[in-house]
Amino acid sequence: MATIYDVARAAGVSPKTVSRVLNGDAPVNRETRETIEAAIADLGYVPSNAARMMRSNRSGLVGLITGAISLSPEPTVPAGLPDLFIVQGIQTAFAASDKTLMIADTGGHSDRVPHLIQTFLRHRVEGLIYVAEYHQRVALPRMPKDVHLVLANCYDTAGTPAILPDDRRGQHDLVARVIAAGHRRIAYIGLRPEIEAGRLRPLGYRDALAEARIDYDPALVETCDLAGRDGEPQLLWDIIDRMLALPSPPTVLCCGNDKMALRVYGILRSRGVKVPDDMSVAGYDNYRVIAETLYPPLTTVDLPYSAMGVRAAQTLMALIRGVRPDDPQGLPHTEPVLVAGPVCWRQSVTERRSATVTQFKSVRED
Amino acid sequence: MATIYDVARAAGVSPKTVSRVLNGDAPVNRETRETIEAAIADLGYVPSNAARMMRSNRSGLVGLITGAISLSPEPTVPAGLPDLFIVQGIQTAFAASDKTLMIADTGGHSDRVPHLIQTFLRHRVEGLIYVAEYHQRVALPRMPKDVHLVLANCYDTAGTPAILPDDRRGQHDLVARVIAAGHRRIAYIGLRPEIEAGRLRPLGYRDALAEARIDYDPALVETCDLAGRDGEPQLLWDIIDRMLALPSPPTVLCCGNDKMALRVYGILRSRGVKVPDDMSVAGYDNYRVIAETLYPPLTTVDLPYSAMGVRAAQTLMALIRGVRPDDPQGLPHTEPVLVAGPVCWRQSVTERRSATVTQFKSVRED
DNA sequence: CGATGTCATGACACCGATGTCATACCTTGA
DNA sequence: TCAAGGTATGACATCGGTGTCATGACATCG
Repeated sequence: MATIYDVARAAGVSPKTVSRVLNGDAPVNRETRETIEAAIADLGYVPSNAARMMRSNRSGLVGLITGAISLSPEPTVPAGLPDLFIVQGIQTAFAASDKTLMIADTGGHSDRVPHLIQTFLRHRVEGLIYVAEYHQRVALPRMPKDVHLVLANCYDTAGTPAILPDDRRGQHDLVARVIAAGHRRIAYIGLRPEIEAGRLRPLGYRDALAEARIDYDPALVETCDLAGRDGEPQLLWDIIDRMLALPSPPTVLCCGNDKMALRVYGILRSRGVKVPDDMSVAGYDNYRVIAETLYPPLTTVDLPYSAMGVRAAQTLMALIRGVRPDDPQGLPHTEPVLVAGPVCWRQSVTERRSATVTQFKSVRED
Repeated sequence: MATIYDVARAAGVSPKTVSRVLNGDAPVNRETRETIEAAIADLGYVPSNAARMMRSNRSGLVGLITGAISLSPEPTVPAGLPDLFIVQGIQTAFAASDKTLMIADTGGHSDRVPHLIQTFLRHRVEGLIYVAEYHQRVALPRMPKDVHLVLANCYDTAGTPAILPDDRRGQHDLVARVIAAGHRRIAYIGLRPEIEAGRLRPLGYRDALAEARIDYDPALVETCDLAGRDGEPQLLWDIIDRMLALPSPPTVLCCGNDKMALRVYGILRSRGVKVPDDMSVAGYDNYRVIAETLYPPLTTVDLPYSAMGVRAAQTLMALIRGVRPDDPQGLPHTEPVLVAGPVCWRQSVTERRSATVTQFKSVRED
């Protein structure tokens, strides 16, 4: 590979002048510049980032770690959308910047994380983003103080900046919209409460009921662990049969996520219950392969993974640029940033009366 | 960030001795080593890859580019499984090696590719993998001859090493297995022929029919473009209604991919046709969120994206290690490596008689 | 006319590692 | 006793860029 000296020799100038052409940081005579540019093109010269970094001490690199550092005791199964969408959002944001993104995957082995961090540090990354598979709490090893860290889809107790989905508000918005469509008997089949989504989304459901002064009916609320291999689908059958048999059955089933809604479609059809005429169904995640392909298309809430990724990237870039004038040591326990996604209203929930809410904002963040 | 000189000073030795401890390339007295290791831990010293690379001239970096460099005229929509699974496979393979993977995404703008390659070259990557969204032909700018290139999920006309899914064989294996289950009237609803999968999979279907001496019936073969926004689903209804009305209707519908199979489930149920008792259904891709969540679970063919990623990574590592003794200029137009995935036999296809084939190999490659 | 300023360029040191070579000490064997 | 060989360490140059400073040629101004 050609060096700056080769270019200098070919152009009959000093390496420093070539450097000036490359960086445009000092005036260079037009003819000289053209000679040098010709030599660069001729030799196929590409400057070495390593050599450049030696002096400037700025790598322009940012690290990204994906994988599972769950603090939960049992081996967990991701609840919804692949976290790779977060990664895509992060990539998008950095593609528009002058930073280069390095990605490493733990492959599910959280004990590899220190090694990955070490590798990133050798490359002198200016910042690091950790992306979790699903909304959860994590604990990461301490970082050198000159490397910034941002958590995406997870948080810790040390007050590291974190970007999280606003599960509670998302579920609230969906149920509020369902209520606005005229529904009153609204069932909720949630995910297991060990994961954050299973804990927060039911709260949003209750928020919306309370706002509309609809009594909370425990008979309409269930939990179903989709992770279970074979036994659990049967449980879902039982739950739905029980709800259908209620004296006053629900008119809509809100599911913990889209995957569950997909199963519910099958169960309802097998029972001869038509969606949405006999029973409305809603999901969560906006897992588009499911939500848009199902018939009828599924009403759901967008889990704004891509937007969260963008937000995480922006947060990190702000930290790198040094938006932290005071506070020399220890961050002031920043509150997590909650990102809410829009309700995706499709045909799986009936409008029992003309909705009072005509339109929802399409994208919204906190 | 501490340097090797800081460590040397703290340990009272020369930088070179610290270097020897770090690399273990020369004997160092036990006490000296322990002093140095203590100093390293104390200062939190991490060696700089940039400085190391300056002398060794080996970066240990590998680049990966994802995105859309389609040669097809219209803006294409990915047909099946997200290509990110290929990326995961590549990551897995490199995680087990001593190389560090740098990932860049074009974000769908193929004109960004030269810039991304330039960035990688500045970092002196030892090799590069290009991953396409779906099986297609691409054209990449020429690389410097000391940087190796491998194509995954795509190929070019320059004979660059390529890793491709064996769509023809995969479809053949599925249909052969369906025939072994006792089916004779096998319908095929393919993807549009502009994409490779839409061209190759029907060939595999015909291969399997020919092997079993079953006549090819054009009435059982259709094409349906899933990419179409609203008009196309109606087309799928029409296709299925027509097939159901045939004098001798099919006993199984083989779909171009799992997403189409998901729609077919809904259509069949709406027509009162039970899956699989009245009609069997098969897909392609093994898009697990769909195939495993549907009821009944979907019989399909695994699109071995992860395995292809691993294979691509291995190919690149072999090239880097220099498995190319002769041939100074221009590769000898290597044939693409075809990777076939296993048939995933689930409950959506009935066994009309005890299958003659008892078991298929679970993973297979060419 | 001499002082000052701008433009264009080069000499040289330096960033943080490692390769090469030299050196000093200690063992071992003829 | 001295050569030969292994062990342990350091001095120094080097990789490919860039920051600092110096220099020479002109132009401008008081």
